[in-house]
Formats: sequence, C-alpha cells, structure tokens
Amino acid sequence: MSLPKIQPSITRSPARATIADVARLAGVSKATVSRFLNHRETLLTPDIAARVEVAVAALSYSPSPMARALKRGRSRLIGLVVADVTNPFSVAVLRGAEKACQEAGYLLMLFNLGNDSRCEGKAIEALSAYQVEGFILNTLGGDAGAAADAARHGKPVVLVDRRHHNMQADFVSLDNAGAVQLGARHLVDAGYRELLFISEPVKNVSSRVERDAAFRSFIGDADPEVTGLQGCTFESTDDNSDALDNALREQRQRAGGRLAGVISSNAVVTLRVVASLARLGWQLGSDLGLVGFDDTEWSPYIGPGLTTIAQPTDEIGRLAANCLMERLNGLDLPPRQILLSGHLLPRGSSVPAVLGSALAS
Amino acid sequence: MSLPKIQPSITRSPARATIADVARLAGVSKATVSRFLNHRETLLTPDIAARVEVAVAALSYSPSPMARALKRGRSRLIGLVVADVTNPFSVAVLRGAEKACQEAGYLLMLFNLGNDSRCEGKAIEALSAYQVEGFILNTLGGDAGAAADAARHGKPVVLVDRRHHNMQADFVSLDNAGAVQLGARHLVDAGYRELLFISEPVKNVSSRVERDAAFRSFIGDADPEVTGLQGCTFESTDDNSDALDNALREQRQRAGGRLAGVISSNAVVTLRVVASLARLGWQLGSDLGLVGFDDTEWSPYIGPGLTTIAQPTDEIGRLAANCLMERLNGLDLPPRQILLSGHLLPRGSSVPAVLGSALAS
DNA sequence: ACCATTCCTGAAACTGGTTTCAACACTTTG
DNA sequence: CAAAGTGTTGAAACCAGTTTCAGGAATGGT
Repeated sequence: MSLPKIQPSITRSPARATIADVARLAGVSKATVSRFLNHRETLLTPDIAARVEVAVAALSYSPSPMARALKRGRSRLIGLVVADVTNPFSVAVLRGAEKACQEAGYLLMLFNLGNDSRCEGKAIEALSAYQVEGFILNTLGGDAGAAADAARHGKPVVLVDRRHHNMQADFVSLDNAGAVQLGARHLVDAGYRELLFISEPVKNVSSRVERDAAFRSFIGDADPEVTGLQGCTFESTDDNSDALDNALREQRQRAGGRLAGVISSNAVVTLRVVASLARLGWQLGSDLGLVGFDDTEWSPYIGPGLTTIAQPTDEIGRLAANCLMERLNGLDLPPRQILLSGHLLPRGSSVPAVLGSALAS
Repeated sequence: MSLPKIQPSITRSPARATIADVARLAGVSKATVSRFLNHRETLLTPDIAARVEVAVAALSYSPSPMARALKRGRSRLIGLVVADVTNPFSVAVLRGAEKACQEAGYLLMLFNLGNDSRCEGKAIEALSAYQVEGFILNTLGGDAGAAADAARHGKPVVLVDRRHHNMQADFVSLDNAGAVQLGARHLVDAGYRELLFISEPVKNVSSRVERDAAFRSFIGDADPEVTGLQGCTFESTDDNSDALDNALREQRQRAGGRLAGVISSNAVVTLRVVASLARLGWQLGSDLGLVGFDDTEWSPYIGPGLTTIAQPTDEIGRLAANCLMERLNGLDLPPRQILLSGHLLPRGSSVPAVLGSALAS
C-alpha cells in the first residue's frame, strides 16, 4: 500500500525527454526541433516554431549538453585548475570566475591539485577528456609541458596569478610590482627602516619572483645613507618554523635601534609570521611591523589588526573567465596581460606605537 | 622559418585518437576495442588483447567520457552543490570529497550557490543536464522540491551537514549534539556559568536546529540551584552588529558576578563575536569565554587563541563521496546516517584568567 | 565423423543531439 | 505558362562510444 511512498526511487521513470520525444509530440522532425533550439529566430515558419515551442515547454525539455558536445565540440564547460583550494585567494578567484561563467551559460569543472604539481598534467588530461572548451589555470607551471598540452589540444588558456614561461596565453593578475611598492612605502612611511620580505620558496613561480624582485628594487632605489633604509628577503617553508624564528631575530638585531618591518607574500606566510611572533612573544606593530598580501575576513582580528594588501580577487576571476570566453567566441588577438592594482588596508600591525601596548604600560 | 614555433596552435591536429583509429591500427573492430577497455580480463584472446593494448598505447588513446556517458548513462561525474564556497567548512569538505572521487576515477562538478538558495533548483538542473550520476548536497534545502528533483531524476543523493526534511537520502554530518555537549561542558568546567549560544538564523537548517536544541537540553539538564548554570540563545545576522553587541552586554548583566561564556555555531559567527568584542573593548577569556564551531588555521592567533570544536571535515567529504559511489555501484539499503564526532581544541579564549592580562596587571 | 556447445569476433543498431543534402512548395521572372 | 530561384522541411549521416546479435572457429561428446 504505502510502498510507493517508501521507495520513491521506483518512480525514476521520467527520464529526461529527448529531442525525438519533442519531435514526435510536435509532429515534426528532429532536425526541425534542433533548428528551433539553435537558430530559433531565423529559418522557421512561425506556425511550426510555435508548435515546437509548445512541445518543448510541455515536456520541459532541455537538450543534453553531452550529446551536443559530441557533434559540435562545444561542451559549454570550462576547466579550472587550482593549485590549492585551501588558499583563500584561489577560492576568491573561483567565485568570481564562477559567477561570470554562469552568466554566460558555462559551467566550471574544478580540479584541485592540492599543491601537488605532479597532478598538473593529469588534471589537464582529465579535464580535456571531458571536452572542456578552455582552461583557467592557477598552477605552478612546474611541469612545463602540462599547460602546453592544453594549448596543443587547441584549447585556449588563461593564466591567473602565475605566468608560465614559454607559454603564450592571456594572463590576469595583480600588479605585483605596484602592490609591493604600496606595502613597502607604507611601512617606510610608518617609520620602519629594516625591512624583510618573506615569501614561500620562490622557485619559478612568477608571482613570487615578481614580488621578490619588486621588493629588491624598492630597496635598491633607496639611498641607505639618506633614508637609513635596508632590506633582506627570506624564504619560508611549511616545515621549518625555527628558521623563520631565527630570521626574525636576526632582523631585529640588524635593525638595532631602528624599527623592523616585514612584508609577507601571501596569507599563508602571514599566518606563519604571526605564529612565529607568538612563539617569540613579540607584539605586532611595536616589536615588528607587518604588512601581508591578501586580505581575509580574519585579518582585522589578529592582534591589533593585520595591515594587508587586498587583491581584487573577484575581478580577477571574472576577467579571467571573460577573457577565456572571448577567445572561445573566436577573438584572435595576441596574448593579453591584464594587471589589476591592489589596495592597502592599514591596520594596527603597521603602527609602531600600538594603542593596546600604550594602555598596558 | 620560425613560424611553426611562433604559432604552435597550427599544430592543433593531434585531435584525440578515437576508438576507430585504435581499431584500424590493431586490425580489429571497434567492438573489440571497446570490450578490451571495459571487460579486459575476460572475453578476449590473449593475442588480440595484446594487439589492442599496443595500439591503445601507441595512440595514447583514452575514451571520451562524453560519448561513453551517452550510451551507458555513466558519466563518471559527481555533482557537488555547496551553499557557500567562502565557508571554510565547505572548502574542507570539498577537498575530502574530491580526493575520494579522484581515487575512484570520478570527477567533481562544483556548483556554488553563493548563499542564494534560489539557485538550488537551477544548480541541480544544470548538473543533471551534464548527466552527473549523483549529488552531494550541502545546501539549505529551502526549496523543498529541489533536492527531490534530483531523486526524481533517479539519481542518488548524499546530504552533508544539512538534512532536508522529507528527504530520504544518505546523510553525513558532525554529531552536533555531542559536539555542543563537548563545548558547553568545557566552558562549564572552565568556570563559566552564564552561557549564550549564538547561531545564524536557525530557520529550518537542520545543523543549526540540532545545535540549538542540544544547547537548550544541556542547559535544561542542569539544575540551576545546584550548578548556578543558566543559558540563552541568540540569532545573529550579517547586517546587524548592534544587536549582537547588545546581546553580549545583556549577557554579562545577567551573569552578574558569574563568568559569561559564548558558544558560536560556526566560523562566520565566531568572527562576528570577535568583532563585537573588539568594539566593546572586552578581552577574550577574561571578559567573555568563547568556544567556536569549526577550527581554522587562523583560530590559534585570534587574541589568546580561540578554543574551537574541530569537525573532521576531510573525513566527512570522503565519506560522503564514498557513500554516493556505493549507491552508484548498486548498493540498495535504506538511507544511512553517518555521524562523526568533533573534538575540542582548548585555547586561551576559554581560560578565565588569561596569561596576557595576568602579565599586564 | 557428426552434431552440439562454447568461445570469440565483427557488423550493425543505438545513445541524443547536429548538420548536410535533397525534395518540396511557393514566388518571381522571362 | 514555363523556368528559375528562394525558403522550409525531413531523411540520413555523423560524432565516439557501447551493446546486441549473429556467424565462424574450436572444442567436446557420442
């Protein structure tokens, strides 16, 4: 009696209507239905178009993108390969891209490398097996061939945040040089004189290289005799917090009486620095100035608040997706570069005399 | 001369080998190749199998999942619908699920609702148009019909964290009741007596309902005469920080001489509470005890460190995916519930006499 | 030696669409 | 009024696979 209710899976029949069903109901051929769906405005007698329209509505028919992809090659799928979903930056970009894609009727297929760059080739293979029409890549580009593979498949590629050398493709990113300037200048203006730039291992990751270079040139441009400004760089790894602690201690020694400040190259590094400070028992701002790349929702609440360089992540994602879709629509231009500028959000971590410690004393 | 190098896209020809190419090269029929790919162990003469194997390798052929899906219905695609990718919990679950899927040769299609539950139906529509074989849903279930839609398409569904009433489906989640107990008990043991449970608007979201109920029952079970324990609940919204400030102020009034403690129902709420404390100028731990759901990488560095209830997110994602794949492999059991227990990470925010303030005084 | 199985293989049909091509109807023109 | 041109429509081929079905070879039993 009540069986049908307990096992609703028995009513699994409605099985999507096919184009043949629609054709039959409308009393026309499959070809006609197909034409209605694709070039609806032109080609069809109003009378017939109306009949098809009714049938489509009646069966609430929507064509299978799979079958469509088979013949047309167009799957309306875009592959997004991300080095690490845990990184807030990646997620933010993902959101922007997803929004743009949805609006244009594309769907994103996500592939997360989990920071294992050996998967890169696998990811592109897997995605292109599903006939994705193009790629948005935010990867290390370690495997030089991997991204080239994509291009070889004849599929357009947009690179986000990380350039792959030897690869001619559209590129969307933060204006790293400008952003570093912004942060460094801010620290200097706040009175910090011994600067340390902390990055993840630079390797060949373009964004890291650029930020590192920009920092060095900022320091190089200043005349230490006049400004009293000096700078160093340090590469921090996941598994060696002692090294970081030491680097910070040494920096303050170098600083002597001057104020020491740090620029961290992304949110992950920022957290490492914060952790290190906790171990050392130092206060943010007074004992060490800090400006970090990537603004996050928790930035304001770490210590006296973290001063950050916010990236227009949403915009980056959106632009990357749009770039790609332009290519898909046949745009044939030489590779473009789109650089967006970051903006600084000053908070307590770059204020030498922190209010809190002033109260405590 | 150098043209071929400058325009590598000219060599776009390699165009994936098809099953027909392999068949031709091996001197067999398409059917044989197909059999080799699917039931390789059985059915084939070793001689022929070897020839096909060679041909497959030579062309580095891999079958198109699209075409395969058309006939078989099996797309090796799983749809993951997430209420909000910004939520660290969702991302963590995503990672776990992705890992499990990859191992089993499935690919995840992500659809992010961006907290707009009106998209829910659209998401399921879009995903099932791509022939996903099943769904992992972490959504509000606001649109009662939406998830049912999926079931109606005959596709298995696994619910994560949020139950949909009236929906018979596998369900994987934190043991909310146990977790609340854990947090509340911890606060009580630390000496807090006036407890406030802060949640996002409970509405009908099952995890919120359960946590809320568990808190009430925890309070109800205690004899106030004996323990001096009292509790309240509060719903916090995105856009009304004044209300939250007031709620906290009132709580401390109610507390009188006793210690006031808060349990926040997820990371988003935790940040709101932290922000409120910053506005009020209160110290975590001493002025207000705090235990928050969801451990994040920044939790240790907010104030004296946030005490959190960590969810086994990776495990939740992995189990959800595995559940789904079991269904896909024909397992026909009544809907299962899998509850995993959280664990408490005690830090400074639930220590009444904070070391920092002890030093300052 | 003959017939019945069993095993392996290929031809052809099928999945759900799109696209080409030919046929048909209806105008327009000489 | 016939010839040519134009515009719609349907039949059939096609995309890249899987699956059914039927035929041929090899084996087994008598």
